[in-house]
Amino acid sequence: MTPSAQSTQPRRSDATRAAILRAARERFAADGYERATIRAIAADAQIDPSMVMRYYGSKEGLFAAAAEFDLRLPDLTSVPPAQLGEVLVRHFLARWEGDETLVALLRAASTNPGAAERMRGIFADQLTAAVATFGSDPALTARRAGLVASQVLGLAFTRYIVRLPPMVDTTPEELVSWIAPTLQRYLTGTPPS
Amino acid sequence: MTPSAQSTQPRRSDATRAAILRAARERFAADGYERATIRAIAADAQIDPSMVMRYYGSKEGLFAAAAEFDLRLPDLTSVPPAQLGEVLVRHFLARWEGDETLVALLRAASTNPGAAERMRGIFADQLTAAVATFGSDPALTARRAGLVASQVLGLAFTRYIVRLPPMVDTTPEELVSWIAPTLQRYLTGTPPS
DNA sequence: AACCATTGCCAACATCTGTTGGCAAACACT
DNA sequence: AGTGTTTGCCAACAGATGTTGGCAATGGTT
Repeated sequence: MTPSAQSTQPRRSDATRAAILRAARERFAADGYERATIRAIAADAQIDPSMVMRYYGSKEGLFAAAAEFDLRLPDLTSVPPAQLGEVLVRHFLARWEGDETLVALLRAASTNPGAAERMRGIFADQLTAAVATFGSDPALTARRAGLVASQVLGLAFTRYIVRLPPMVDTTPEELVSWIAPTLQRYLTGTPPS
Repeated sequence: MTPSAQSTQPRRSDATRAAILRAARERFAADGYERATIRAIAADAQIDPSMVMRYYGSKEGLFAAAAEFDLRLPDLTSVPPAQLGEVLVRHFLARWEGDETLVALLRAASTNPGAAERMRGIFADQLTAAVATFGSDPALTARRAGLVASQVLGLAFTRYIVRLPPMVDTTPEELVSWIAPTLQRYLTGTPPS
């Protein structure tokens, strides 16, 4: 859309753009979509609110840019089938410990339809595709992926959003030990009667 | 707090109060805390916005009244230990299918600190208490309850908030079959090494 | 009938929100 | 030097939001 999106032409305002994006991620993660105001984000980035509009068009556009998120799922075909669950939990925990993008997306998905749509895309597309790689009943892959998403998002929700004390205090490794068997069964277990 | 909270004195405005509460629950569930405006709630209840303020003091007060929620957990001591997981999932699904209070609480908990606090109270207190009834290692009950909460809230989040297609399309009974073993292990399984 | 609390509505307030237009300085290019 | 583009800020608008005070109508009580 922007006239300079054609090539690697570094702009003088790239630093400002990045500062806005960083501040936006922080605010969206901490406050959610509606409480995170453009004025507050601009103040954090130490620029004028009108700059945000010029560079990202609107608040929705800013959020779309700030909540870009890739699960970066590993290639599951090269994982021993018996360790799929463990690999997945560990990957998820490592992926978003310290990266507030997912927290921003998670918070916003509760109230912002666009964010929910993006969340659906991430987990329905990326995760379902990954689950589909190790061939099982194709009719079940979507359900398996959905179940994995339910446990994984529940983990994120209770640990980073609601901050349930037992879920916050438990170390990542202990969480992996508890939750890996769950994902393992959702992924490879035989469907219940 | 209100001067008439002392006894069963039916007021003429009870119908209005109830209408406000019903509209508030709907709006909070559908839009979240900040998007649900007092004006919209009042319009749904077909009264003036100032009535909401008079009867509930503030928007926070209205939400506190509308998001009153009791898990109504059954007495787990009278449940065969091997069926704890199944009983629990079934209870949760039945409890909030058709009752939008929890959805309201869930949506609001992402952005409203008070709602998150209440959510913490519900799941940390009520659920932990229920888990503690069938005696196991007291040092583990909090963690077991937290894990159960993570799966149960993840189920609610993916099914009612994000609306992941596979989680929406699956029937409650099928969900019970898949998820019951998870809760069973979180509740009674031996802790991983 | 006289009195008073309750119920309801209208109008307004102060504030905050996303968003816009214009203008000065800095820069790039010829 | 001169010209056009980019970067940044200021001021303001238009709308929405929670909240308040006053005033009429209603109902119950004596």
